[in-house]
Amino acid sequence: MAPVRPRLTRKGEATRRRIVDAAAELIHEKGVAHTTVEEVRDAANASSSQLYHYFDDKPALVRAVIERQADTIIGNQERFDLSTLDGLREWRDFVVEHARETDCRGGCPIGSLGAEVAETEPEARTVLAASFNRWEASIRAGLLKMHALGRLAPDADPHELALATLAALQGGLLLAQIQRDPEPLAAALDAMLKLIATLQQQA
Amino acid sequence: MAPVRPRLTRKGEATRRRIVDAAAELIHEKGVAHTTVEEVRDAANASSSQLYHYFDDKPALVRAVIERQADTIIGNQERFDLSTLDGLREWRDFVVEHARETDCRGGCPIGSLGAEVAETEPEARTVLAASFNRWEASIRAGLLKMHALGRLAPDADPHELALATLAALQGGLLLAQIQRDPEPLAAALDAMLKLIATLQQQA
DNA sequence: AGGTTTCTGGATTACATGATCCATCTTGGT
DNA sequence: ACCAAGATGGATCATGTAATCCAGAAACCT
Repeated sequence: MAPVRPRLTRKGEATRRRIVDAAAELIHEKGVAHTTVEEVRDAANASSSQLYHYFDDKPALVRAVIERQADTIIGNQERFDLSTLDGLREWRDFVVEHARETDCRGGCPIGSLGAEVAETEPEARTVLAASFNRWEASIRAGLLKMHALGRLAPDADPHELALATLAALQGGLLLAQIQRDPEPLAAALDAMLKLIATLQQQA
Repeated sequence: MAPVRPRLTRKGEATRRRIVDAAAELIHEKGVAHTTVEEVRDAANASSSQLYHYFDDKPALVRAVIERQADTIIGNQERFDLSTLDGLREWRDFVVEHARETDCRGGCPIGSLGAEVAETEPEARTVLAASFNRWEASIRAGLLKMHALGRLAPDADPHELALATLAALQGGLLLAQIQRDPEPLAAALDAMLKLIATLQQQA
């Protein structure tokens, strides 16, 4: 696939990034369908030809946005040490606080796109699937470490727990977005933390 | 609000229902943005004037679809007795099996719409919020009964647990839809069931 | 410096799609 | 039987919006 990626000049790279950044923000605010390429073009201070010079079409731009957002999210995530209960709690507080600050608008920058593109854009769905796999792996890493250190019950399955935690986060963000209230998000994450606490054991 | 709902004749009601049903199916398959009123019109064997006779505009139709889907979902849900661990497990199996049968396509009939309309259609968001409140109340009812019967630890909070369970379901469905694999859904629900089992106590 | 590639501006096109209109038919009440 | 309200058909309109095109400027390489 991706045959000969034309190399970008310094200026070109900057323009491309400006476009992706503008698109990411707009899409997070209003969703893919309600974000027009015209809006992206204006917000990025670019022209139509620039946009279509760097991206084949709108779906290609959306895929670039997904990857960009996934990088950001996972980067933020990895500032926390998810191999301890305290670290998990800090992460939970961070996520809930962030939701509160933004009045729960937009939901998850990539999760919100999921339902919108999954059934109509196979390629975007694939990019999303890969992104969520990376994300889950990042959470799992913490739990695996916890497990290896003997702080987690031997029969606990870090993969399953990580998947469930990510699902709780996604569902919590979605409900919070719809209710405009962080309570469901807090409840979902607290439930997972309680379960993990239950599986904790002193070394 | 809703000033003088024009009364519908038997035939009119049937047409209206045909339109909502067709719209519900198409929207579940492809999302709101990718479902055109023309498609709905054809799938329902109706004409444009019929569609706009029963609904002010597309958003109004979408709101009707949300309410219809919420009724269906909650109706299905209430065939299970969520006041026992066995009943919860049956419900879990039903949901996971249904996802498997449909190859995880479409996700949740109302959850998938959430991200798509929440930021752009305040009225639809309100309808969704009310629907999820009803849904949560339905789950909570089971847990409250469990609690009242003394089968749940006194310090357990049925409201928080119900919210977390609904979030786990939504997040699980979303991840399953994106991955085309029911595993995340199963993991999310199993985690909640394990937590609830932990909070169980013999009478 | 020359030539090739990359980048940019902006006008223009093509079309999908939500919505309207009006004439006509059907239904239901009294 | 009659009339008002409701229901229907289908053509038509209006416009938002993705995508194209070409001319020309800037950047890069040797």
